[in-house]
Amino acid sequence: MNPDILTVVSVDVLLLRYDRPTGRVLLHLDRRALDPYAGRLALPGVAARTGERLASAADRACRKVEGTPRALGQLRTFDEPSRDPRGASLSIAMWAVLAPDEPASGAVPIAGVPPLPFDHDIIVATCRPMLAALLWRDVTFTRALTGDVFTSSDAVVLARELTGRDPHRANLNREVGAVPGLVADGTAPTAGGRPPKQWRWTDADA
Amino acid sequence: MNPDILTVVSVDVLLLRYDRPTGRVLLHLDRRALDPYAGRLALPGVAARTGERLASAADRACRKVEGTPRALGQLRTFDEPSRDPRGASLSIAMWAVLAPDEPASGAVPIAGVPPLPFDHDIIVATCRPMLAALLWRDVTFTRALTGDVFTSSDAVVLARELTGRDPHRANLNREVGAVPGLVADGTAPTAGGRPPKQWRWTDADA
DNA sequence: ACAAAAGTGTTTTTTATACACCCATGG
DNA sequence: CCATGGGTGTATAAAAAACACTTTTGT
Repeated sequence: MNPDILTVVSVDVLLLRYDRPTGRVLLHLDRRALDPYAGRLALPGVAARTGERLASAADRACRKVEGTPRALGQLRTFDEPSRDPRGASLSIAMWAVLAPDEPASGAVPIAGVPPLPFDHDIIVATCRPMLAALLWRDVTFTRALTGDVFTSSDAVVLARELTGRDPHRANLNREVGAVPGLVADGTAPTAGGRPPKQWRWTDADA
Repeated sequence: MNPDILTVVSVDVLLLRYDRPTGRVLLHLDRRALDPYAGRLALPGVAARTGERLASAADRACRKVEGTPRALGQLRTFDEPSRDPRGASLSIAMWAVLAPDEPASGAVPIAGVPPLPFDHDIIVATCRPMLAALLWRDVTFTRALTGDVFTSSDAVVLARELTGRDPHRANLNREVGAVPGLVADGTAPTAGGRPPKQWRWTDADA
């Protein structure tokens, strides 16, 4: 087969996790071991293997950093030929979500991502609004982010972190209540003022 | 470099054209010259060359069929490994739009696409709603489809063909009037009943 | 009793959808 | 002057956004 048509496809992952204690959505970055950009933080990425599914490649990329994601999805493809100094490649950006509450290493708040190598700044800038659009609308994404139970206060944080704007509590509560598979489940044992409402995902699936 | 990471990336194009005379949106298909599926109609596609931009690959694919498209965009990636009997490959689906009113060869109305080889049925089914969502919202896509001037009746046809449902004229006229860069420009010289309103794209760009 | 944190009811705005009726042309 | 095809105004419904006020807890 003509070698001219063989392409390097890298799968770069926006690996998110809701960090409840600090009230941030973290983007997990990978401290690169190898050149180019050795030592720099970058989106975790791998070169897709021949015949490998995108989800599998994304999973490998995540494993380099923190572990197996609870959910995965496709965002879009970046094709700028000069994006990688080693040579032309395509990059398929994917999102992935880790279970909440685990320790983080090279994680930064998604609201304050430092300059990244390759075209990763462009990827993050392009994809952040796409992630915000998934919240409350894509149940898989949302459930992975929130975990099985979460409070209205968590919802406020998640919305603020992804959209960059403060949601109105009244409207947000209604929006959350309208998400299929979510039911109110009493109030949460929180310190401070009035305890927030708790939401729990129904359905048998994990 | 590890050959295991070299992938065949095919760019498959949903190549559209508004056929004013028949009032249809046509999907241009390619009669395959080579196996697999020689002789069958399929989405025009090419294998992306190393370092080639997606738009360039899509352009090559279009040229196999009808000519240079006026606009191009990305839809999504399909990664089912068995999609091509020759071996695993990725397929990046793109849209492209040809200038209206030219002759068609292997074109079929988008509302009645016959069974296609590879995973092209899945691609078409997945992407049709995405195309419908572009109409009136993505000016590049819309302008390429309509051409520089078009009538409200054309707008009705385009909306019907892409969404599959009849739009309400009153609402559609308002929607079209709200598209940035479009201005009303008298009425069109049409036979039959009352002459329809004409719309013209402003701005200096082609 | 007060401050902090959250909840809920109501209004306003915007968008989408639907309906009804009027207008321009050709035979 | 009527059939055909199109236009526009208005009404209704649904969704989004904003506002105001009340409730629950800890101190």
